[in-house]
Amino acid sequence: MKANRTQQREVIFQELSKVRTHPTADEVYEMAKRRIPNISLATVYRNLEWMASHNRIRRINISGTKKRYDADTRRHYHIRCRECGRVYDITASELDEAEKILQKLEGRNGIEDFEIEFKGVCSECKGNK
Amino acid sequence: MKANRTQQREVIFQELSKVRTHPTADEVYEMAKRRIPNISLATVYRNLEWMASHNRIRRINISGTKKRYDADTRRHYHIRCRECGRVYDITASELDEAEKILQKLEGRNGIEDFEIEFKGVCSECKGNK
DNA sequence: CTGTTTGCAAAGATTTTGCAAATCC
DNA sequence: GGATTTGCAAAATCTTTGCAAACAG
Repeated sequence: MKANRTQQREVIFQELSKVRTHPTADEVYEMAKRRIPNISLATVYRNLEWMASHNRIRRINISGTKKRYDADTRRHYHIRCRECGRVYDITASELDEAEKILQKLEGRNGIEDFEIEFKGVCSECKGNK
Repeated sequence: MKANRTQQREVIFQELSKVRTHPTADEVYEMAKRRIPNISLATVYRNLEWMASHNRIRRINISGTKKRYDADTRRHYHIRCRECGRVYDITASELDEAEKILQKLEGRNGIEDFEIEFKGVCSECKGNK
């Protein structure tokens, strides 16, 4: 009845925790494979979904067709590079201000949560031109 | 050299404009099929992407694995029902306030645009319980 | 032991692409 | 007529699932 702590689940969580890039399932798979060479992609998918639904990690609702995951479950915001597709954290005092305002909406009309997503070109891609 | 105005593209745009539900490609396909019975799903995909990249419509970067589209290209915000997955527009004075603050970030660090997405349960789903 | 998780392979779901025919201007 | 777009079917991507074997507690 109790959830098991398997080697795979631990490794997946640890690898996800190591990076700030909000990887997709197959990126996590590649990382985990370095420690468990015969781990299966399906196991990675299952565990990411399991951990997300148990609030151990966060599923990021961000553009594109791929799901992305983040080991940081606190509320914070992201920017996605429209060139390379990578997703980074973003902080700014304006965000804290906006967050305070938007939090007032929670609880009204069934609103439970919100996300803010920025779009732009990351410094790495800008440098490549 | 000039972009053509085909019957398919017009119908796809008109059908998308009719609804406020921010449909997925296959939902647009179903709507368009009522007017052009032998229209192809691929044509719908191609035209939605074409119109999005030409700013005739907006691609909504919202949770889930499916892309969604919106004929309203002005900046506005969405809430997604975590029960049924539908996406609705949302307005509130707090959103206008937050928008003003967040707009200050545009232009800094490659930031070009932002979106705010809410999550909750829509009134329809709440009623069904 | 009993229930959960794993790996594998197959199936699903969603989106994109190659190509010849049709359409647009 | 030349470029673009269409429909179709096949391919490509991404995610989920069935199942028997392995594992956790």
